[in-house]
Amino acid sequence: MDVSKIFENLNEAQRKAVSSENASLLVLAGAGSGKTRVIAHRVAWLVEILEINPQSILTVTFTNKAAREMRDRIENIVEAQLGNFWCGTFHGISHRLLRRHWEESGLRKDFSILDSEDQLRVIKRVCKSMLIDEDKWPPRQAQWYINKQKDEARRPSEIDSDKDYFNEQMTKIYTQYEEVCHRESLVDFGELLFRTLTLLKSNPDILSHYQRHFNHILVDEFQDTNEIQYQFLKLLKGPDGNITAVGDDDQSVYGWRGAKSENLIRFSKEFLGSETIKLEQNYRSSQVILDAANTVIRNNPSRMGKELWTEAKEGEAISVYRAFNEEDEAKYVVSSIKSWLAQGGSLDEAAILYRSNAQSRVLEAAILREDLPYRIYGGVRFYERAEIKNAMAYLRLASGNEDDAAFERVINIPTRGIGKKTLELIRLEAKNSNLSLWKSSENLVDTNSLSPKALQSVQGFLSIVKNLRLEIKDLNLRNLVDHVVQMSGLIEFHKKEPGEKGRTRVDNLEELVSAAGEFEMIPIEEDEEESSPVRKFIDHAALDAGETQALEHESAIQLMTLHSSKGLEFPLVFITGFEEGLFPHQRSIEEAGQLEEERRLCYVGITRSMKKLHFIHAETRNLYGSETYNPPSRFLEEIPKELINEIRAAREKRTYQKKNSPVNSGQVPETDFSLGQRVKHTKFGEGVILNYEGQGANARVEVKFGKSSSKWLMVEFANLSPVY
DNA sequence: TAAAGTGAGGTTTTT
DNA sequence: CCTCACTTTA
Repeated sequence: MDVSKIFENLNEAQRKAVSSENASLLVLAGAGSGKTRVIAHRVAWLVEILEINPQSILTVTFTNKAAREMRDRIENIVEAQLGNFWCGTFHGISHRLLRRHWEESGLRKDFSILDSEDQLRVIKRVCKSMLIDEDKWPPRQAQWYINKQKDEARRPSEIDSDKDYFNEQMTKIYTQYEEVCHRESLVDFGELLFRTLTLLKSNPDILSHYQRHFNHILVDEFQDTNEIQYQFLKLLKGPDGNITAVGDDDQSVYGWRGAKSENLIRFSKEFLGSETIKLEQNYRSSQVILDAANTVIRNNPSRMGKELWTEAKEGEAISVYRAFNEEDEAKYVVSSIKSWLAQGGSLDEAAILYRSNAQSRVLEAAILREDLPYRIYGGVRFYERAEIKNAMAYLRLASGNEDDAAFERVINIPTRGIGKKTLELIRLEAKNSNLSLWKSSENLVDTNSLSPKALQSVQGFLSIVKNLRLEIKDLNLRNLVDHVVQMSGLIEFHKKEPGEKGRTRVDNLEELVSAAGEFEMIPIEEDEEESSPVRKFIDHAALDAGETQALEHESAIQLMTLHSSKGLEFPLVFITGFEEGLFPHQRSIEEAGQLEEERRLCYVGITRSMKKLHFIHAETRNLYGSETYNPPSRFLEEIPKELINEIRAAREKRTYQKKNSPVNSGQVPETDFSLGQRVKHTKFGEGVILNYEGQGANARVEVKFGKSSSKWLMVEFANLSPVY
């Protein structure tokens, strides 16, 4: 492979970044300037030109999806499989190191990962055992506090807890929580990183091994790193390593969860002899859009300074629509998308962005009324679904782990008559004998210390898991998971559930079985960790919660928050709810220093657009039940007037629809439907009518379909058929 | 043990 | 106003 192949289609600055020989390289890359591309090509450069073993390159991304895409991209450039090439999230990488060095990390070999939900459950348990008033000290707050401390690499002993009562109380919970995690060998997300950092710090031989091993470190989205991640990178690079950090201070929108974009500046100061390369040529948007983005972001003080430019032509003016209300806003968006289609555009080119998820409902309804397909980002991910987590809990127990969290989760699912009392007995026994809940329940059964009914139920549960444990040796992963969902009775349980809900859950469980099958097919690379496939699958589920919904192949409108739009691009973009109080959000207006981040979010939103951008703000908006009147977003004034084409609505006669009549019961007037009736929709499948408004040709019904929340449909257009 | 009732809270989200 | 988590009730 020669240089030209790797340099192909790269501009001057990109080439410089790809081939830099500086040991500490900072690439400040504006939106749409090809930053991911630079990382991919730089790895290719290292492998092909400098002939560095892919094994000694570590590439860090923020999401698993980004990691997969990165690997694919690189493999495409070098036209080879990279095999044992470390490319993953901070958490994934830390996890891998901890599995290898569990002993030095003070963990049990079979330590489990807690996702946020599991973590909250443990914290609740801790609070309960400490007899803490949960109204005064909400477990959620404690969780937030603990995570914050871990993100900053602080143990309870390192917190100055005399400062105030709050700190004192939180630190107490943190201390207890740590104890429980230690006893049960549980590791939450923050702990994965923290423990790895400690591992490296306190084991010089391990540290120097990895410092030598990872000759080159590359980090994407560096503005999103938090304190502990920064420390981890600095430590791992060591005195002789090489590091490339790519990021954009103007796109730092996760400050609220601990990301420190100052790390970019810190990098250039603390990493000796670092070189900074700016990527300012944008390949995505029209000049008009870039001008808007540039002028808006210029209002932020303390930037590292970057100005996007493009060779693209001017482009279409930005449309600003002043809607009457949120309903009108939605109508405008939908009709604009329809004219986009009429002009030959496609649905998946259109993205509707909003500041908060709650805004999606009205938009969804409007899209549905026109029967257009859409995909909405956000919501419960696959491995976070209750039924999936239940199945995984059984799998955890079946894998021989005496995981208390898993035990508590499923001992009474499906319901087998084990209630609070029995569980209390088991907990007490566990506390007294200092054993796991699993062992304790075995003891109670053996010593006949339970009521006959409870005894039978607990025995039933234990024997289900024991049987699964026996099978584990003879079955492959797919069949094991299949047995888990069958033998546990989960499938049967959800089959009995009424309506679409149960049906969906059964579907999901079946999908879990095939996911296990596919997981097994992934070739195991360099398997020195000697984990079993079951273990790996469990960890995979904890570290990568999967997609929100199975991807549909149909071309669809994309709906998402501004935050989740980061990194994506669309020819047609709508930024909705562009109002004071919504965007910038009220809380950011009130809290000092939060406006800059909102403005960066605005910058992110604008720069998602390639061709056409619409801003919509509404004169009145229904919020929390009452009508609000929000002035247009202050960011609107920051966009030069000459870039804007104001669309003022021809005042259409507003028909105030009667709100749901006080008592909606029985028949939907002048239609063939009634409340509670099961109906079938060609796209959404089967559902139940929950509510209605209007009558006859104007009637709309609220239908609850399986996975998604309920939808409002016009009876006239929805083409619903009754199900009997 | 599921269904109905109550009450707080309502920005953004990945791992 | 709507949703969710949690509690009370038949």
